[in-house]
Amino acid sequence: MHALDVLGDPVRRRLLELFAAREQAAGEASGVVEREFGISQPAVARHLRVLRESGFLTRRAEGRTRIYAVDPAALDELEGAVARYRTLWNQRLDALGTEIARGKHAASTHSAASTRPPEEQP
Amino acid sequence: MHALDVLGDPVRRRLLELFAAREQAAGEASGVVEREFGISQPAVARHLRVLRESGFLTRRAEGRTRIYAVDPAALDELEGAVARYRTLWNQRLDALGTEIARGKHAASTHSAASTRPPEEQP
DNA sequence: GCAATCTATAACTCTGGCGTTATAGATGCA
DNA sequence: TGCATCTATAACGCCAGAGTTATAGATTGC
Repeated sequence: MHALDVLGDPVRRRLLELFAAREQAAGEASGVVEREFGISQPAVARHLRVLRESGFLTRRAEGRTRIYAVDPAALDELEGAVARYRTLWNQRLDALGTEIARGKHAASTHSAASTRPPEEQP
Repeated sequence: MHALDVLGDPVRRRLLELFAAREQAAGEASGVVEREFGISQPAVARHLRVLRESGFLTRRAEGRTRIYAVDPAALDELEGAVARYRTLWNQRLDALGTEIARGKHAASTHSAASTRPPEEQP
C-alpha cells in the first residue's frame, strides 16, 4: 500500500500523531480516537493493523497490552514519496525564474510517459 | 479536502507528476492517464476538478483548450502537512538519543488530546 | 480455576468515491 | 452556417473500505 494512500484517512493521521508524541499501548491511543471520531475499538484496531502492515508503526507485546510506536523507516518512505513531488515542483518553479539563472538546460528529464506510471520506483 | 486525502489516489498523483513536468492542456495529460490507467476522459476530468478545487492545480483558458499547471501554493500546504509528521517523528528520534543531550525537558508539548483532533490547524 | 481486561478477528452492512455512458457548451475552421 | 474538437457535467452503477456487533485468544489477578 502506498504511503500516501495510508495517510489518506484522518483516523490514521491522528493515530500517527498520537504515537509520534510517544509510544503507548494500543488501548490508550485507541481510546482517544474512539472518543474523538466516535468509532468503535475494532474499527481503530483495523487502522492500527494497516499502519503496522504499511510500516508506519511497530508493535511489541508487554504483558497483556501491545505497545505501538512509529517506525523511523516509514519516515524515509514518506519523505521519499513527497520529495519526488517537491523536486518536480521546484523544477517547475526554477523554470519560472529562468531569466536569471540560465546556465541550466533541463535536458532529458522527461522523455514522454510511455506506458506505465513510474509510481513505485523510488 | 485535506491535501493528503487528495494524494491518496494514484491517478491524481500521476496527474500531478505530469503537470509538474510542464504545464499543458487538459487533454494532453488526460490522454496519457487514460491509456496508463485504462479509464475514460470524464473520469480524468473529475480528478482534475478535485486537484483544482484543492489548490494543487491552476487552470486557464486558451482557445478551446484548458491549460493546467501546478500551483506553488499547494506545495506549501503539502509540505506543511508532512512537516507536522516529520517534526513529531524527529522529536521521537531525538528522544532516543537523549542520553547524550539531556539539557532539554520536553515540558508541555502534549497535554492530552482533549476532545477534538488538531488536524486542521497548521 | 474463574472472572476481568486488553486486543484482534470474523461476519456482515452500508456508504462514498470512482467508474461508465450520454450529452451539453464553447471554440475553431471549412 | 454547419461540423469537428475539447472539456465539463449529469445521471447512474458498483465496489473497496470503513463501520458495526459479537466473540476469540491471551494475560493478569483473585
